[in-house]
Amino acid sequence: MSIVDEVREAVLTIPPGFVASYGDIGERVGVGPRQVGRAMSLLGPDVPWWRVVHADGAPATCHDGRASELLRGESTPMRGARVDLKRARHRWAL
DNA sequence: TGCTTGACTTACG
DNA sequence: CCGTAAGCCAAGC
Repeated sequence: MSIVDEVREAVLTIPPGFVASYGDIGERVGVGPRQVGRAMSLLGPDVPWWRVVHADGAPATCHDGRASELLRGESTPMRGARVDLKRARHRWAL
C-alpha cells in the first residue's frame, strides 16, 4: 500500500456534506499533511477532492474556486467562503 | 547520501 | 484577516 492508496481510501470514506482536513487524513493514514497534499495531486479527478479542506475550513487551493460550488452542491455547512468545520468535519470511528 | 519542493499546520505579530 | 517562520515527511534529482 502506498500513501496515495491510503489517502484515496480515506477521502472516499468522507460522506457527502462532510469534509476532512489534510491534517485529519494525515493522522488517519499516519503521515504528515504535506504528504496528503502530495498524494492528492496523484489521485486524480475520480475522488471527491473538494471534501478535503485546509485546517481552517478553506477549500483546497487548487482548482481555484471550484470547490465552493461542489461543497455547496452537497449541502455542506458553509460559513461564508469557508466550510463550517464545527458541523461539517467528518469523524471516523474513534 | 543530501538538498529542494510541496493540494499543509500551528503559532505569533 | 493577512503575512511570516518553523515543523513536518515523502518524492525527485
